Amino acid sequence: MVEIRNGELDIRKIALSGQCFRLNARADGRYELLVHGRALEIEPIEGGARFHCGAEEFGALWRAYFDLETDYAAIRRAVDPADAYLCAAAAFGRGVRILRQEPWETLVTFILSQRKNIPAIRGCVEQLCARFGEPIADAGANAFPTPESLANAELECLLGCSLGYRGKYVQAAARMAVSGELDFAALERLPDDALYETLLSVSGVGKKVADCTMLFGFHRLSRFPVDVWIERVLAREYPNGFPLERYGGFAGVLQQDIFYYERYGQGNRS
DNA sequence: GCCCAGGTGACGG
DNA sequence: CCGTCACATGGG
Repeated sequence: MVEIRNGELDIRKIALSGQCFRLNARADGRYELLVHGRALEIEPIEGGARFHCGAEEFGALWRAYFDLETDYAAIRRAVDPADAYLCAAAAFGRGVRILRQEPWETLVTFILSQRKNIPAIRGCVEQLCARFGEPIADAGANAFPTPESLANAELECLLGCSLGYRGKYVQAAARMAVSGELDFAALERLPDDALYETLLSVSGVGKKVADCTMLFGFHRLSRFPVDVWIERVLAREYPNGFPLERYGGFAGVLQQDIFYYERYGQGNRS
């Protein structure tokens, strides 16, 4: 077991933050994370978390996945003290981090996300994993499907996972990945603008999904996805525009704080 | 039953 | 370039 004491690590908030869909709360208050062919048990504690795995596995997989080398306190300290709204959002979001998710899984889950609420996205992802993923040892759950398995899937079977009109997008993306037209190892090395253009070339991927994929799947912290929630905030709080230039290097972290604050803060619905 | 969901692509002006 | 509309389906 590895215990991390860090006030900027709140598993409950991360699980609610809408960036990942396979970090699941269990009835006993612990969490199960299904990724990297593993089912990791995580126990939230006051000011941190206990990871139920060995030190070697933690160092090999989870230190990076939870982005523990990045100083989120410094990022939140950099918020303009004169910006009362952003200060409140950053304080409320303390503990949220930007996970380093797998690019392929991130691309597919955010293609699925369009015009769906978060519980529905989770449901689709679980159905896809159950039907097309490889079993995870001793977990009673499957890994996220490979591009090959989705490229070979009948469209009819994909539609059976409640994908609706997104099914053809997922199938096309899978075939691009199998053909090498989307080479995720190569995409990692592209500069932001080239990566963005490549992602936009995928059918069913527009600005918002491309930005979410870049932020959550390629850890491009400067990306600032604008969805309906952020749109409302920009109109209400930033009529002259959000100061992206001030926060350029880590605007995506603050975007997550804003999203989380709008969803769950000050009397907003749960 | 009704409304809406972490949007996108196609089309018309 | 901008506004509209269809798109499938399930959760609240």
